[in-house]
Amino acid sequence: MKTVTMADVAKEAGVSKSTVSQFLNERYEYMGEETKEKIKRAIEQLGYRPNYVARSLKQKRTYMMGIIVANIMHRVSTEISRAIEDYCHEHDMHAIVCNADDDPHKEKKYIEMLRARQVDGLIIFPTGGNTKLYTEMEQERYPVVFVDRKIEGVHIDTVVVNNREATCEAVSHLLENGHRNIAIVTPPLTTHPRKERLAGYKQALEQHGIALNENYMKSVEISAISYELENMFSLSEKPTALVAANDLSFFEVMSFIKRKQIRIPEELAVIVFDNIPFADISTPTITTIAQPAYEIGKRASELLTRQIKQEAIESELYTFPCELIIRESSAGRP
Amino acid sequence: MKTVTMADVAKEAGVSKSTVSQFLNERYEYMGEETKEKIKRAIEQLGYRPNYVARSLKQKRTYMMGIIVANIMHRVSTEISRAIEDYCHEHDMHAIVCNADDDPHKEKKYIEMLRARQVDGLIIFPTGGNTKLYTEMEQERYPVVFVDRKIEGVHIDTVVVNNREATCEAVSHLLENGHRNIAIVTPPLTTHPRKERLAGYKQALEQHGIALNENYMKSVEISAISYELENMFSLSEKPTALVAANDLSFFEVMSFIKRKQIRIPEELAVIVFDNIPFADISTPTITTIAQPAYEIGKRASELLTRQIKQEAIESELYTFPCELIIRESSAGRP
DNA sequence: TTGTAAGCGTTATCAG
DNA sequence: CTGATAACGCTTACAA
Repeated sequence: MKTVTMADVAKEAGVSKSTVSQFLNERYEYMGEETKEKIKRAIEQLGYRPNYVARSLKQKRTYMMGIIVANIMHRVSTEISRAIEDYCHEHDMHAIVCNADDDPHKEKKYIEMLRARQVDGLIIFPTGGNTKLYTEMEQERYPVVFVDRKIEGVHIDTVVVNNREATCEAVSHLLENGHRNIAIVTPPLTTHPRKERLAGYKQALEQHGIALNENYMKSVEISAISYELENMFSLSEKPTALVAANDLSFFEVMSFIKRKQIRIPEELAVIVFDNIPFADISTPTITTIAQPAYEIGKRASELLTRQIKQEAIESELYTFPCELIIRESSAGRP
Repeated sequence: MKTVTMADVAKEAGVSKSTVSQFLNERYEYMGEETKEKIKRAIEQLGYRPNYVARSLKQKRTYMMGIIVANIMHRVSTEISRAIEDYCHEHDMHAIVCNADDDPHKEKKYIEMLRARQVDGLIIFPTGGNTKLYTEMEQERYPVVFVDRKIEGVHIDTVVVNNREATCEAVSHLLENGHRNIAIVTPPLTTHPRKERLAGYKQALEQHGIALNENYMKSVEISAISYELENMFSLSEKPTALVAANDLSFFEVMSFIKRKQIRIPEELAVIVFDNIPFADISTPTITTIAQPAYEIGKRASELLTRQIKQEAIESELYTFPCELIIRESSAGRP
């Protein structure tokens, strides 16, 4: 299977390579009708297929963007990635998705890899562990957009959600239902959103004049959640409501609840921060703080595109609001 | 930001381009220690970053594979894609994922697009609507692996699961629990796996000498499922068990069940064909026919790699077994 | 052990 | 309106 190139097409059609190139790029303003016809025929005849690698080399543009996700296990990451991919496909681009697995070394490797592949820009859910690299890209003015997590001290377009306010709203909802013993489970406080969610929780309690109780606030690895819940539910004063700060924590919580046969929402009201695909159809349905994944992905893509086109002036921070969707799981009263 | 090329590095290090190239490709068998040092320093100094596009053009290999998924909304598709991506990253490759959205035109567009980008091969969840294109690739010996769906008359490596047997096993399980009125809901019978799943259902009933009942067998678009269920559950003899032939149908079924307040498994036993992420933690837990997504993805990747390396002799068909995971939702007895 | 030079398949810049 | 010709940045024989 010899590959057929533009030169072959040119020869077959009896024109020059440049004319064929013009034709392919639809720049036929000054092109004779019959020339067009000849070229079109030659292309069909030979089964010519353009080589975008060659084109990219010349144009210094690959029409690809890279997406580096901190941890693909979070549902919302895949939703945002999908939104970005949709945007790409609508704009004749492609996306390459990489999973950094919460590991800064992997993240670094992928950034380098994707840049070596000459992707036009990068959308990163940053691990936070590569400040130097981030700054380098900022200074080179290489197109980058951060998503989900804000990184201090780096001036790069960033799209996040109002973690604090949304959590505060959710906890207030529980307070208004009469709950006073409200627990929160988060992963370790290694990222900005997690800190903000916890801060939102505290803020709500303070606003209602409720004292914080360390026993109800656990920020631990997923694998340790079940242990902490054991302790929490052995307290003389058990929590009557619980907020899971993300989907993975929620799964742990649910499996604990199931094992202990705790009834939701009668014995425990539950709210999750994150989009849960079955929130609507499970029994009970689950109250969630929903992130607008589609909008986030779209905005990130637009920002990146703007940078690629060199239309960006200054880096900006976009904060999307989350939506508290009240369902059955938070309906309990203490 | 002028891009720094190999030539710059060569000049800085006082050697030739080819020596730098050797160095980068770790072919330093005959390279002087000090030459190495000089080059390494020059690279750091200049912040040189290799350009894989140029390399690809020369080598006629991009170290990328394309994945074209018939419909990304199916959980199992994303699981398999992820497994393929994992394999890629372990083997210094990258994957580009495209969603054909069950549309043969889109599929065609993506196949052409990805080939223009010179991906080394394609893993396709075929829509089935591009036989001509499939055959073309077969004849060109372009590396392709089909996943999930077998296409008749095309000789291409294919990885599928034992749809018929697995469904038969699941239905037999219901029969053994005493059910006689077993319904099945599938999407329209436009693909091989769907036909096979229905066939497995029929086979089980026949083996138990139960007559087929058209009222219990519905193969319709997702949007029409709810309507069909209305009818089905208005029958004088309602089904006591139901099999959802994939995850999307299942969601419809669940939302119907929830609306009608049908109790699972007491009033209706339910089994789903497909991996459902919350099967384990929902109430009740859900009996599933689980596809080995990881193995499927891995095998597909291996087959493709073999083809890319030109080690493949003949196209093969791999059929992986599914696992019936019995949980609470199928525990009911009529 | 290292250098030279010829591509890889396009596009871009000028002439004509 | 079309055609030469020179890049794009790298790899790879082959020479030295």
